[in-house]
Amino acid sequence: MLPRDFYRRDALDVAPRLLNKVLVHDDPGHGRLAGRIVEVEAYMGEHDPASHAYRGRTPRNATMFGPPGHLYVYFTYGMHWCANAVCGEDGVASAVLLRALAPLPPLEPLWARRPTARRERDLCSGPAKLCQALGIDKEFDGEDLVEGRIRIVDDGTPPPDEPDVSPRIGIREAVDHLWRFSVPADPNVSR
DNA sequence: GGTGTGATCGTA
DNA sequence: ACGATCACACCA
Repeated sequence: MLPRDFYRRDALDVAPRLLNKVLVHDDPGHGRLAGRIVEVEAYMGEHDPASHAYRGRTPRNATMFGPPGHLYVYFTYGMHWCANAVCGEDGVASAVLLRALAPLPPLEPLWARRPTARRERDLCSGPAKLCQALGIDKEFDGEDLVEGRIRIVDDGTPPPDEPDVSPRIGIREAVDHLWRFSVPADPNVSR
């Protein structure tokens, strides 16, 4: 289990360290839903024009302003959920968007939650896809990643020494920052 | 492989 | 009015 102190630095520090960690949802009665984190983006809160926190605290983004090591889940495009790991000290909005996972066994429950997926690399290769695959929705906004139903685990696989670094995807503001990190050559990284 | 478009609704 | 997206159609 990653300790809470892991998340206490800002999102730009934490983001590359989250690569190759394992996101697990132990869903009672539905088994274990899990994937290895292979793509993330850093959002730097009130100083970042691309962050939901840029214009201050609202009911929607309140979790981001709370203590580190919790899950910030938001709804977008009228139909999709996306999930972040909240970073920084309590009161500071800083978060890492989880953008892609490499699916981990058992794969059957992941396929069941992603009926449109045709190939294994379609299961979790996007921020909304991975939430659908792991059953993450608004019920999990604020969930404790250290002791809650959804956790991030270190299974001993280190982050890549030299992650791929690129601009963030799907934003209009602050597009010049290279705050997207991914595992080189992993087929599950979003296109 | 790439590009373009419709879906769908909470939020500010 | 727009969004930290996805799936599908179409072209190559």
